[in-house]
Amino acid sequence: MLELSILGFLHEEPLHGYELKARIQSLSGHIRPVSDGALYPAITRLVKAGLVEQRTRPGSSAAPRRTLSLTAAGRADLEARLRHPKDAEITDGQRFFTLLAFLRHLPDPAEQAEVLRRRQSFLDAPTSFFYRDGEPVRAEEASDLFRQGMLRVARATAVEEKAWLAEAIEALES
Amino acid sequence: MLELSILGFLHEEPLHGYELKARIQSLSGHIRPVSDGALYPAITRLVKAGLVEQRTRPGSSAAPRRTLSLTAAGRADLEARLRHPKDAEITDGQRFFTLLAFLRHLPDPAEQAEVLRRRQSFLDAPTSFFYRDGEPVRAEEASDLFRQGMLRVARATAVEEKAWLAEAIEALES
DNA sequence: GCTAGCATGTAAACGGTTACATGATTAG
DNA sequence: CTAATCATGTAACCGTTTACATGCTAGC
Repeated sequence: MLELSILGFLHEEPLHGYELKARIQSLSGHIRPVSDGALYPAITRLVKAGLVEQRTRPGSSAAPRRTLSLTAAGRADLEARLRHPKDAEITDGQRFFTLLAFLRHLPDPAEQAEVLRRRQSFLDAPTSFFYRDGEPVRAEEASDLFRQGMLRVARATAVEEKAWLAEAIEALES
Repeated sequence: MLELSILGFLHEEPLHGYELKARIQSLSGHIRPVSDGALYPAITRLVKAGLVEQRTRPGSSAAPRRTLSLTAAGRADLEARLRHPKDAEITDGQRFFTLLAFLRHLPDPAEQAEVLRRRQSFLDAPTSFFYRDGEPVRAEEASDLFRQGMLRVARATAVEEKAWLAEAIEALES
């Protein structure tokens, strides 16, 4: 997901590491901070894989900046990641949100809709946090206050997301 | 979080690894599957730390079962984890939900309310996924359909969760 | 002169994923 | 007899966290 964010932001414009960190932080930093120890090695991996190019710009300020930009291979790779997300990127809300943040970089609206449809069918499959004797537990009868809250919030989220997905798929297909 | 789930479920009753896996799966397995390669080493860690005891029950069925139960130290440790969650367990919805699933095991309602209040103040701090010129971006004016969706869903979730938190804290304090 | 912000990196430890490996019991 | 389920584990790999490390520039 970190790699996807790097590729995604670089698709918009060339950036150096520090600025990239700020962008990623504004995307998901309030939930989970971005550490240098994750970011710089990830950049190095992408450079080694030929997906990202770097030009060192000395002087401007402080340590010499490495301005990063996507290569053609990088752009292709980003699109592939968006087009064919792994299961975990569909089921895990956190990861799916990261995907959504960059889904506009998939040029074909039909392919965008396809990704949304995968999320939709995941949400349509009835899932409940707790089971008692094999039966899903309803919010009202959950064993305690806290589990009631989990169910209530999860349900409200699912309702809103399903509504949005339906609208968005409609819009993309017209 | 895996360790918390193990301690949490064992607080309710002694279980063997396979049954533990089923419980954890029903909690969060639809979002992210639980792998044996994570579960069994986690159990071993907890046993080594003296938080979990195991009795091998041969014969019952298939491979010999190791029935796991919490030690006194394990119960104390679980309560400490619930009482003083790390920041990431408050800010990350996924982890906070895991916390919620076992918060009933904190005996003091005032301490339960304190945990909810931490989540509340995190949600009350204005956070926006995207910033343009330092200003948070509103859902309606987000750059594309997908980011609009992210903002819309995130907002609906926050609204519902805040409402529940307020009610729950009220209930716990009366 | 000092602190905050800019800017980049490395290394150890940790935890999780994936794949491999084994073997018993039960239902069809 | 054979597939599904029960039941437990190991090992290689991978990415993240945490801590450490460096040094410049701008404003107070």
